Amino acid sequence: MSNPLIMKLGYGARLTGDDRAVLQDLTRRTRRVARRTDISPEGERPENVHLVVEGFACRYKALTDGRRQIMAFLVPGDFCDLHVAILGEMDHSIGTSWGCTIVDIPRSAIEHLTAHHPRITRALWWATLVDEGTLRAWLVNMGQRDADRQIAHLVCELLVRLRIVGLVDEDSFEFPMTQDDLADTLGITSVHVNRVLQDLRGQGLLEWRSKRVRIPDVARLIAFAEFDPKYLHLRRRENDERRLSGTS
Amino acid sequence: MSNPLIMKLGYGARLTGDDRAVLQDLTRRTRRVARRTDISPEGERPENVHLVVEGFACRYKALTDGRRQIMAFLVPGDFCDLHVAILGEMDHSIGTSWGCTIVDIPRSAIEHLTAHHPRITRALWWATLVDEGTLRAWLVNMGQRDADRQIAHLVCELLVRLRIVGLVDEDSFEFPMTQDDLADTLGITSVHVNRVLQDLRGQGLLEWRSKRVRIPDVARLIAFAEFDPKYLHLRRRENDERRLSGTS
DNA sequence: CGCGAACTTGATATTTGTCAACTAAGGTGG
DNA sequence: CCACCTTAGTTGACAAATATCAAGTTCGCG
Repeated sequence: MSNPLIMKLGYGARLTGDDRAVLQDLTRRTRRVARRTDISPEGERPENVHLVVEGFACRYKALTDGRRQIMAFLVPGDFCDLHVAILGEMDHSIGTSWGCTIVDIPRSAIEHLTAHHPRITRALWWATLVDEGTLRAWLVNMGQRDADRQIAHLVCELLVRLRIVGLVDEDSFEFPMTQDDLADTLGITSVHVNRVLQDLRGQGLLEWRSKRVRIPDVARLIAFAEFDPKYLHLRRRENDERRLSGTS
Repeated sequence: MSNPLIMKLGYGARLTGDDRAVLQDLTRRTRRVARRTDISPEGERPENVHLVVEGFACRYKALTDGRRQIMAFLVPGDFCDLHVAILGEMDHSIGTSWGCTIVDIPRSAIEHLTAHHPRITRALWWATLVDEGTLRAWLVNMGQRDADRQIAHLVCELLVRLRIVGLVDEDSFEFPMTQDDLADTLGITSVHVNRVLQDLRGQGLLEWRSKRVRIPDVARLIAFAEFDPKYLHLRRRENDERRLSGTS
């Protein structure tokens, strides 16, 4: 079983075999989204809910003068816009950097879930609240850390989030973003990103080449970044001994 | 009627007289919280949900070395921790700066609401999602704006949020925070806050003296801050012609 | 193999931080 | 009502982080 949604939600609630089957069924029809394409643009009233199953998408706000702030990375297993329906219009956009594969889920299907599958509903709640916690962690990151630790912190977060959906291989993971994207994420310049990255590589904290990030010493990076995964609220699962620091 | 919760939720959903009565009943027993006091500290599993009815509280994360990032201002009508129960432990704290008055609401009361009052439930959903949108707006603020516009943007936001709960008087509102608090909110130094504030005063954009912010020319401040209140998702209400720019 | 996108570099400017001292304001006890 | 005391706000000199601009260089892909 390599369905990232099921893998992830298992960390938020205890799901039964039936729950898993329902979720599996939900994520059958995938669709490819090209690079630099909006999945859900600002101003729209989305008809479907979007789920990432492969690749990265990001939540971003475009300012009038071309500046852009990325507010979330959406990785496999993440919903892009589970609840915007209640608010009406999107007040920001969801788009891709290098492209990804998603599933379009009609709102009615979500409503059916919340009406008939309490454990799944609870897991979706959990996922929403974890997203909000992640947003808060990003705010702390931007407000309180220098660029080097910001990058380190972000990488630690991705390491955990991708590990739970099975996308971390030994000490590395795919990271299909540009330095410009990272700059727009951290609120700094891509020139500065570049320099800090070289510095981090020099310190042996992380390497990032050809869309793959490698972390030679995870414990050291975590210490450097002052990273504490508590905000991701991962339920400890039985027969899961490698949550954070073990090998895959 | 001056119940801030009812005033606010009216902007998120259409409430009936009965709904209002239920909410009024919910907010009867208030409690005073002293200044610099935690309402809900990190690590706790809160038994009650907390609602601010007077004064300001703030959501913040304390780092190990004494730094602190404020992640939200909680003003009258705002819930502090409506949904944390699902996550278990608080991963941040809620505390006061100058003290405020709150209501403790047992979780069972909220559960009763969601089971029996669909319009209120929807309004609570709305409030939660607006909180998240506000968080995103703060991230954009920190990432993309210099300190002067950051402060201006924050003031514009407060102007709107406080106006809907009836706490804006002409061109001013009470703002019971210190420059240190503002610094921890924007991720800058209180020295810098002080200097930027003087500059803003010099430009005639805003004044802040003895816990009260005054805005001589709202339209000018909005333009300066590039403020767009869309992210607050206020439903337009009939007989409400003064949403943003009018006088009270 | 060539082309465009992404990345890298250097020189310099701007914003923001640090430190340390000082002033002003508000509250409390004598 | 004043003296005191604490907290908040202000200032100056200087340092560090980050931005800007403009010109390369490398990389990945067709």
